[in-house]
Amino acid sequence: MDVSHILDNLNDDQRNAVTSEKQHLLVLAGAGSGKTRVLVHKIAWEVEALGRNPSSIMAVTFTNKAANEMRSRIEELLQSPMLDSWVGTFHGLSHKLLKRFHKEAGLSSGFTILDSDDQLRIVKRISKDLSLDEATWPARQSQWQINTWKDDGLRSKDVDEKGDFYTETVNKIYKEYEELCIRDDLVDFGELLLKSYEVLINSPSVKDFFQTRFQSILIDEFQDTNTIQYKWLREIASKKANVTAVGDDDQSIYGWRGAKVEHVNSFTDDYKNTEIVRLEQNYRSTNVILNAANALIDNNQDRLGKNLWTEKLEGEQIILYQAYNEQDEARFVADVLKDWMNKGGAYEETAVLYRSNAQSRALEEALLRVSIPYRIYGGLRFYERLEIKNAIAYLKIIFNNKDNPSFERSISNPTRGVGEKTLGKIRQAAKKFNISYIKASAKLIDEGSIGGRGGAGLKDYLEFIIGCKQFIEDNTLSELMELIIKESGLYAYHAKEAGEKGKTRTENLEELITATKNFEQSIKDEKTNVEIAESYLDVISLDSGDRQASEHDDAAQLMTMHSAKGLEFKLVLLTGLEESLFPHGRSMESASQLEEERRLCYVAITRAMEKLYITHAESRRLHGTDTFNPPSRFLREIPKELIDEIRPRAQTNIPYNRKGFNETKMEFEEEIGIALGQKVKHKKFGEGIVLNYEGSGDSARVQVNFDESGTKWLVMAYANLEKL
DNA sequence: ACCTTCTTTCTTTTT
DNA sequence: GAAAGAAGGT
Repeated sequence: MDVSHILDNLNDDQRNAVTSEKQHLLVLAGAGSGKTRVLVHKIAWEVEALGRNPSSIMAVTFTNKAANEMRSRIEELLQSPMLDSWVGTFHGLSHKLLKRFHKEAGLSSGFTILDSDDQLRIVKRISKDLSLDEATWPARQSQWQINTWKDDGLRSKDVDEKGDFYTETVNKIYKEYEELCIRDDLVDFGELLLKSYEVLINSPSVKDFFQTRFQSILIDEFQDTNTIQYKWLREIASKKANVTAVGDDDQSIYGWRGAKVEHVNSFTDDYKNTEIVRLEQNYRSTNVILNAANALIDNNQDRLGKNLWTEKLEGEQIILYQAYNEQDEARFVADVLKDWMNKGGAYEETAVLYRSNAQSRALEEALLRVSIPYRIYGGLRFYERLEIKNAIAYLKIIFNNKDNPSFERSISNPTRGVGEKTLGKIRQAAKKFNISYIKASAKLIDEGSIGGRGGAGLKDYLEFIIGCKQFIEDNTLSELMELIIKESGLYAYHAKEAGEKGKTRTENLEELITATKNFEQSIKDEKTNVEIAESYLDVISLDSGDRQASEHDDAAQLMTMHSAKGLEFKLVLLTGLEESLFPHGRSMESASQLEEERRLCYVAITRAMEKLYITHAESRRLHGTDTFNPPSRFLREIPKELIDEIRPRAQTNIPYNRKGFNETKMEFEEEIGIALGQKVKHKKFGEGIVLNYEGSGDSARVQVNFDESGTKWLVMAYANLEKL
């Protein structure tokens, strides 16, 4: 077979990686060096040149998005569908393993996957039952600790308490939580990995199944693997299997959630006979941008070492703008974007990046003001929204009697007179007879031990669920979804919520019906309605959908630096480069955390293809107070000759960082004659108090909080304010 | 069950 | 300063 098309259009290093004949391969792939390309072509190479069956190849990623993209790119290259292939996320593949070998895992075939919300609620309940005070034992923290233990492969019995009171107490919660999960057939995200790892360890036949089947295993974003994922991989791969790990130690930005870069180092120890290939040619950015990134990351100590280079042009200088405050910064961002557009660019080629989500607000306001379309990443994803979770809870309880978390959620949304008291009785009975909540409630109703409002509500609820179970036999999933939303009272319940909220919620519920319709249509094989519904639940349990709030055809992208990883834009604006914001104040205590911040900065810089802007503000309103932070240390780590510094109008002749913010304020007061807190009167708006001001000369503006009409920005030259 | 008031927290996020 | 969560009252 002619396989040259797989190797064409690859550079030497990429080709070496794809055709490597050593047993194992470690690809250190710099930003923009064609990492996914190598992975995709390597799989195609194994299929076409080595004649392997696609089903003998496993490819692991971290996100569903990455998995889907990889799959479709492979299929495109091979011109054939990847049937029965194990291309997916760590969690998705673990889920598949556990479903297949649920008996070995001690689970029933239809076990429930717990999302972090459900998990938190359970941890809260347990803390309460253990009479732990919420203030000293925040459920969130206990949940985080439990997940950290699971990510490290530790069961409650494995935790070393060291006589430490904190550890002892949280481990008590962990133990209860473990027991509850076993009793109720619940599996959280960390558990998917931990449990499947244990199955591999304890059941030779399962291990044999995987080790015989998979000749080749490839892992993407290897620097992001945590302990349990690495252990899992060690068990899946037989001694004879080929293991390929692709990653970039310089782009490790998830240490705070358990990822261990060290796995990149230990790989060559654990997998002897490994070829290491470095991909250093960058196809994305100009020289200026790459040089800045290289210089910055050079300040980190523990690196495997890599220097990106490009054949691209030198490119334009990085523009550094020192803003007066965050609003000035936002206005500058808007100006730059407008300018990009006016010079023939498209908004969708641009991105505005920031360290924390709170920074997005000022930016949004500025973009809104000058009508620049934008798309913001952040906030809740579709299946994480309250109204959606409520509706899905019904679907889940219909198909799985044992799903207690979904029972609790659906019985109380909408409220139907079944409150904490009745629920307590149900929980008690369920525990006593070792049955599910729904069975326990049916039992209690039959016995007549629940009367009044609670009893009536419960009865209606149970009848509704039974009705739904019959309904799905002869109707489709989307019809059932519609029935649930309309007939359970959920739609009316959310519709009566105040203002915009009610409207968006009901719109989302409508959208959910559409989503189920689309899902039905995407199913090609012969399946019963019940099977379709069950596979729908499987898919959404591990994929919560899109993170975008507003859609727009041509829009500037606003997102955190973390979420920008893996993306690229012609124009990038990096905002808020101030000490304690970025690097973040909480990351400045330890050297390793600081290095992670620097890697984040490296990731952010390397998103830019053509033009990079960096901004920082002298003053910024954070948590309700003005903060004055010096420019980020990362700015000093970028060579001066790559930067072109421009300053705001307000202080054109003030030397960089020589004059503090307070002096600038004084200047304003002298020039305009208005101080903070000054009472003023406006012809139309009445009396108010000066909150803020900015700019100078004709563009000077003040922010006034008017007693009658609220807060407004006014241009001094036109406002005609009268001092009181 | 719902509404109001007080208190707390404020990094990043996938599954 | 705002949002979310808890506590307390009706």
